[in-house]
Amino acid sequence: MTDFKSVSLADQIFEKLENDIILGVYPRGDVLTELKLVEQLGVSRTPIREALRRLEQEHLIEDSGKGSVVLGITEDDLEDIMNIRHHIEALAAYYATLNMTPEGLKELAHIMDLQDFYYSKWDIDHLRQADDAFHDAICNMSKRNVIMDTLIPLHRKTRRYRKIALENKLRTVNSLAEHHAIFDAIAAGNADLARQLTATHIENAKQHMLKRSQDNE
Amino acid sequence: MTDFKSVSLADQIFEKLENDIILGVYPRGDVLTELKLVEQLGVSRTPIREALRRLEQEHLIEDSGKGSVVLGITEDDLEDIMNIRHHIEALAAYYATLNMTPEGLKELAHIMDLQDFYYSKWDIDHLRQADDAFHDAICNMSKRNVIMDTLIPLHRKTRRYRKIALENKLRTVNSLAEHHAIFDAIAAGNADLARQLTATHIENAKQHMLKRSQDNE
DNA sequence: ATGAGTATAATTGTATACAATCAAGAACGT
DNA sequence: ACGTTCTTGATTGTATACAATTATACTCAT
Repeated sequence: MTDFKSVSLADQIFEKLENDIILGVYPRGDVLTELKLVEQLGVSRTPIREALRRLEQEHLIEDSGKGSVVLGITEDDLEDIMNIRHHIEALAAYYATLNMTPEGLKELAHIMDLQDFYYSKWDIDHLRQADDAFHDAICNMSKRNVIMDTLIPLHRKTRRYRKIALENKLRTVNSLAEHHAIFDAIAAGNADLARQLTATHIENAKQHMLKRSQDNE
Repeated sequence: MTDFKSVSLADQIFEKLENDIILGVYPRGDVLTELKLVEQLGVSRTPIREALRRLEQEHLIEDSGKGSVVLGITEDDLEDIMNIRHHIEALAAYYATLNMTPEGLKELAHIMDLQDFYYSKWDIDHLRQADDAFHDAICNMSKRNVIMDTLIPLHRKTRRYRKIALENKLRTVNSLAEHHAIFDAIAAGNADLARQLTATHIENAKQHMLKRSQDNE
């Protein structure tokens, strides 16, 4: 369970920087230079370069020839991400239903219980974790590599907005109900219904996020 | 036009290795070690490491702790890729229509002419290039970053199969006709039609690829 | 002959050293 | 005072050096 496979410095730095960029610690337009990060993080350029290149590949930063400028997630990006999730996560739910195993179903059922539990305690942080777990689980249970590779970075990129969304009680109630409907469809082996419900769920989440995002401008 | 922006060794190596993996020069299961690549390519480990990490992020290779094992594109991957393109490229066509400019339309019209020209000469290699250009152009003209970031790697990953597909004259005729219909919809400013035609086009391409791919097993 | 233990070689992770480029600013001549 | 040129500093690209880990093979004792 708790595997301490010594994670490389480069991995740690990538995760830290990715998180900071997504959460807005480094705002759009900021310039990150390798030397400054060397000073701030106390490691050599090598792992920092590696992390920067990975961020570049995810288009969270952009090489300007003179430092890496932070791009972050724009309003348009968020809309695109949710449009893509709308289609691909529905596909993931479809395959997850087809490839579901008894163990997988049990695991998913447990995640449902967790969501209900943390909702009843109104523990937002854990609720968001359980929400992550639900979406990631369906994604992984699709057992389709390209779908997983496409969706997982998009999940990470919406972390900030999903947390904001969960602070709205009405949306959270609806979201949980939608999750339960999706779970029931998967449990019943109805792949087409699972796909359709997931598409609707993501569409609802998108509408809510975009509205909130515009309010926050 | 011809910009000689000294492309880094790391970029060159990434492109070479990506191409070799996609085209099957390095078959699935092969192990790439940094030292062997140093000898083969005559550069130091630094740019090689960078290229390997990028390949890893695109899930074309996997770190096994002792060398990177080649994953390549499986049959399932191809199906996923085409399913995703089916939805996202349709979205790209939709946005491309909305954001179309006179210059963009002229450029796209030129690409149409090229496709017709190379088809008439039955010049497969250039036809494939023009085919690439058509799909990439629509993708870029959507002006939607996340859509572009999602689609472009998927385009590259299907290069091999698209070339195979183009060797079939009947499919090529149909494909060209579908491209023209999409172009007409875009030129007419009918975004919904462009989306729908693109979805159909990718679906047809998928069916053809999967059939051919299974024949080749 | 076999098994334990150790040495060795292969491989990656990290740090540092060196080279090249580019921009900004200083110095110099007119 | 202004423009030109040279220098210097900042930054990245590449190479190499060093450390740590792991697997393999070899030696030696029984």
